[in-house]
Amino acid sequence: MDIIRAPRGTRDILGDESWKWAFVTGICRDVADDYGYKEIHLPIFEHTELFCRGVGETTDVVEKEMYTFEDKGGRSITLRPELTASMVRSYLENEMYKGAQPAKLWSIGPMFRYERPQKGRYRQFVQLDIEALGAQDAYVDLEVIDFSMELYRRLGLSNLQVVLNSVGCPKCRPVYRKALQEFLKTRFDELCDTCKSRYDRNPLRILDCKSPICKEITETAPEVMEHLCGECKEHFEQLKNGLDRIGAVVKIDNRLVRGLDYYTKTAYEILSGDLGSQNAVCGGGRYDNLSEAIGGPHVPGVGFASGIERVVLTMEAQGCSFGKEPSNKVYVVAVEPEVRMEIMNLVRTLRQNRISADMDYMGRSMKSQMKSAGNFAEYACIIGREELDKNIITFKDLKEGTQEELSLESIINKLK
RNA sequence: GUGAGCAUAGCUCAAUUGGUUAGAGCACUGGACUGUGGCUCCAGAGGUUGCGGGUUCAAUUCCCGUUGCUCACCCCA
Repeated sequence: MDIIRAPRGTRDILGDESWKWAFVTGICRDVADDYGYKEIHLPIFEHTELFCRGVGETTDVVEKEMYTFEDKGGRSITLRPELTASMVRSYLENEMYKGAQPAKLWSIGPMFRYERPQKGRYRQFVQLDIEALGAQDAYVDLEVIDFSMELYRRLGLSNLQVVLNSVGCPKCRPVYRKALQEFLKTRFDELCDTCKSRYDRNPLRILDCKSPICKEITETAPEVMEHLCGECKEHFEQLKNGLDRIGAVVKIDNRLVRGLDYYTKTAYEILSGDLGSQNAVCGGGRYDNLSEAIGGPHVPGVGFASGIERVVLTMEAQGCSFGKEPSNKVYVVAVEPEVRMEIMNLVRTLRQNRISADMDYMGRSMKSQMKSAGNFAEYACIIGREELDKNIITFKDLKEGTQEELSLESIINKLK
């Protein structure tokens, strides 16, 4: 009999790992609170159009990675491949622009992309996403980048690299785009096949190509920086100086081009040296024309998304602490099977007093029960006929190996 | 979508140029210890060797197919 397995690229996070996730998401929540971001819950599926228009028709995500289906009402629905478009949609739909600006929002949950799985890449994966909507100020970009760095600092991560670039705006990007196409024209035939198709659709991505020929060709290509308009240049300078002032070590990389169309001005990534080739723990930037792309008014925004799987992988690789693994405080042991109802009652009483307690349900020997106690708990409460007659409980400290006879009340007081 | 490697007990791995009953450690269960875990010893349970086909007297081993996993390309979190 063949068992039905989890679909390719998905996985179960079991008890030996889920507590680590609880630790990481708890820190995410703390940092969001400290930075003044409010949590929102968003739908896991949206109208397909939101992503086509928001993320960009020519992006890989939209072209070949979306889980799209028709629902029973004939609507085209897509499992969200990212969160920014949904965030902006929610901002517009709920008229958050009428409230205090910027609206600072965060959310965490599963995303879906149809890709070949590999280390740090899954078809269902969890992202933390934070967005500040409604402000153009470069200091908001600074706050967002600082947020991500503070998050990783609190998680204990090291060996990270922050990479920063500006990709311009609707005013200056077309100029640069043209200059780049002009430059590449003469050696078009030498470009790799994918870059040939990028030439018209998204020439900036050619800068990011890893093929040696394209790398060589683009070596002397015109730089984005030289083509930024005054506003973008000033924005970038202000952010750079701000990062400098907070002591952030940042590598400027003019070849950093995000794969999603909506980015303007700031683009950044944080890379981990302890992952495989999927080495970005976080990516983000500014997207001042995303709102208009999905039919809204002009709303500037900036944010980042961080992959929790990659964060956990990096933390494990670096031996970071995940706090304390939860375990039972008390394991209650029945000496004779006849007293099992009494220990059941004791377990209930302990639990009702907020003391985590457990017992054996397999009818096993006392020795085995003690073994479980040693594995799963700090203390054992041992009850047999003797204890019932004397109305006491044998209370054993499993770490010290010492034991004493105590009343129920004193045990509760001791453990509370 | 392309390429490479791997698939044996719950987990980590053995098994001679193809050879007869597929082993070990950890974990699990019971016992030595008839009311006490960790250390030690003994025993037990646990497998259609991913699946399907082929070659052979004989396949965990060789060949083909298939599925899955892993890593890389691509792209990104």
